[in-house]
Amino acid sequence: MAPANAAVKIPLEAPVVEKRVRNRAATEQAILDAAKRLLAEEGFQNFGINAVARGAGCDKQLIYRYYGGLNGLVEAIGTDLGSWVTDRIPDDTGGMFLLTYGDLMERLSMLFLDALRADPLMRRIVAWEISENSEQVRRLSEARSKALAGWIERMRGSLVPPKGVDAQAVNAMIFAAIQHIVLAAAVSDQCAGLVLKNGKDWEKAATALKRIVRGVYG
Amino acid sequence: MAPANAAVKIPLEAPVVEKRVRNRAATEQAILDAAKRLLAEEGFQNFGINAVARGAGCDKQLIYRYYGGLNGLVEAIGTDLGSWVTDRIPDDTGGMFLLTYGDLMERLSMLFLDALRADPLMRRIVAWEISENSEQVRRLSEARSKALAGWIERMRGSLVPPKGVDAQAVNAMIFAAIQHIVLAAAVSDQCAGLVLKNGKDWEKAATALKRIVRGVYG
DNA sequence: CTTGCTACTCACCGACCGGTGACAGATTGG
DNA sequence: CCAATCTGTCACCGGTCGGTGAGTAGCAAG
Repeated sequence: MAPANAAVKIPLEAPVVEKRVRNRAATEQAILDAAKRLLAEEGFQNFGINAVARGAGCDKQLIYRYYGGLNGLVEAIGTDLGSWVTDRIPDDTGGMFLLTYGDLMERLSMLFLDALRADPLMRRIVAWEISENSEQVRRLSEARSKALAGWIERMRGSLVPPKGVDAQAVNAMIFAAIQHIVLAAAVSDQCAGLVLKNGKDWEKAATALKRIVRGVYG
Repeated sequence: MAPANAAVKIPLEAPVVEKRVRNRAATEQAILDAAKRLLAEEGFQNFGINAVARGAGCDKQLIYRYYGGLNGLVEAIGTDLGSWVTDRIPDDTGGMFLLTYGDLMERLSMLFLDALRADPLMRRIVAWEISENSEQVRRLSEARSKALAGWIERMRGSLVPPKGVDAQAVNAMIFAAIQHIVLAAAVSDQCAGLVLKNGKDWEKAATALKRIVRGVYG
């Protein structure tokens, strides 16, 4: 509604809402940020055009114009995602010398576990991946797995898995375990009866994970 | 409104739609079946009063009357779920003698893997569990985990895990891995780069899983 | 100042959502 | 026979959704 005293042009009390500057780049960034924030905090369930526009404080029309709708916006998130691994997971070996494939996988497991625990957006995306198979989520999924595979390849160096072990299948199991346990814990602080609240609980989980890795790879 | 031609009582052309019999028990069952079918086939995303009523071929009002709304209906599903484990997973040892804890866990892993692969409803519920933390899903989750824990306890018999291994944590990891890999495969036929389409692919996954179990428990 | 472009907002659409109150027809008990 | 009850249907509510067409405010060039 227009103020009753429209004749008065001077903003008597400073209009608390700071004026939106006309700046396309900034607006695009605000939309993207809002989308990521919303997805990370609320999950994919209520992720939609209206909610993003509300979160970005602009009209949803701009999302259509700048990103071509929600699909394009999700794609933009996926592009951003490419830098996730390189941003959040160290690329070096933490000063350790990885002598064996077992050393490598143990370290990768720990790094991935911690990184996923620390990143709500990534968790939501993983949950999304296993709940739906739309075009949107496929794009995200692809970007994520590609980045992850590249990271692993980089870390692997020249180490090779021991003979007689289907490393790809085993590693898929290990990463699956990590993803599921982190997601379950994020939602309900437990997984399969195992409580996962404080750091001590997570220590136990990490130990179990290392034991599994070492059990297979020595 | 009363029909204008209320005097005409005879349905001239045979009413193709077969008359719904007035039968509360049958209707309740139809609603419950529709809910389970809908959840299994469409997932929790579009699971709602309207959709269930449509699927059951009755008015949504009846869901409110008979189940007290969607919450009550979900609770009824949860109750049904209690019999899931006992229905779908064999309680005996398949003619094998489980001599060691490793034998036991290997067998449990295989049974759980196959059972989950074969049950879309259960998969959807697991996906729901890690995507949301509403009251509804908590009830389902509780029913499921309780039934599962009971089954494991029953199968365990007097076997005890080896000393020095945090069996609870390790087993949580193993079950987490199974759940995640099955869910991922159900949606996209792969998990962490491992293709999971045909039986041969699953054989590899099962072998990897067994190797993990044996690596920990011998 | 006018013209034209860009950034942005607004009002509105049809569709579907969960939820509710009123009502119709069959069944049952007095 | 009437009245109460049970089973089921229907119309309607406010709200939110994704999507669109029209209009407004800032700004720069001529």
